[in-house]
Amino acid sequence: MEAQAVGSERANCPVERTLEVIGGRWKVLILRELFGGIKRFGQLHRALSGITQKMLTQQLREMESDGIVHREVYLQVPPKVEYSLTPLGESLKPIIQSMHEWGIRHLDRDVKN
Amino acid sequence: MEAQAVGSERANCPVERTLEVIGGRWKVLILRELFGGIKRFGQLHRALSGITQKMLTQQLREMESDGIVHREVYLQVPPKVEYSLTPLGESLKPIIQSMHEWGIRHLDRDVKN
DNA sequence: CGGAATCCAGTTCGATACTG
DNA sequence: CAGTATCGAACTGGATTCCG
Repeated sequence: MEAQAVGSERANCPVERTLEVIGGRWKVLILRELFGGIKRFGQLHRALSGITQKMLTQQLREMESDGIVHREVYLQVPPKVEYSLTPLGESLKPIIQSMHEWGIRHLDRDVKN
Repeated sequence: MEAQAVGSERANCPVERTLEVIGGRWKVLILRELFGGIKRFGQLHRALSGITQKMLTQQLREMESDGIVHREVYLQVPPKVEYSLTPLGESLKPIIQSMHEWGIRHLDRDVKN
């Protein structure tokens, strides 16, 4: 089921539930791409080098069902699917930013190990 | 590292690295306990109902090696080991709090699944 | 009391192949 | 282009046992 760090049960703690939403292996990276605007599947796939199609699809589906990502399908050939953030997804921005700043401030010395 | 949802490689993105630090299955819960002050191993074990000794030890060791938890061993019988937050661990508090607020504000309607 | 070691089931993930 | 299906390998976490 879930790819999360956290198990599949709904956590009782708000912090844990938030972590379930953003804690997936690729989710913060997908969020970062989508903070930059609407992206097609292929764009995300190329931007997140290393992710497989399977994982990208899986993570996007979870984010969609969590209500933070919107999936727009264009019925045409070749297919075109666009992903964007919902308002709920946008509301995560301050959290991601504070995590970004903490990472920069406290972990960057260790990068070159 | 963790099941941490995140793989064992050091991430290139500060947000991901931060997530590696707090993203473990039980880490935010352990942090919450330790925000309340120094705790013994047994106290943590009882507070986090459901966690196994193995997992508690494992998560604490990772947090220690990430520099956010301090482990103080008292050489006596019976053994006594106390865990506390380092200043780096304390510095995570704003992030955890913003996650807490986001969880309350945006996810609480769903709690009663 | 606070672990370490072992074993094992379940889950996750990557690679690959196929499709509308 | 944007997926789905399938198959193993690897990793994870739980239960249990033993130890200083």
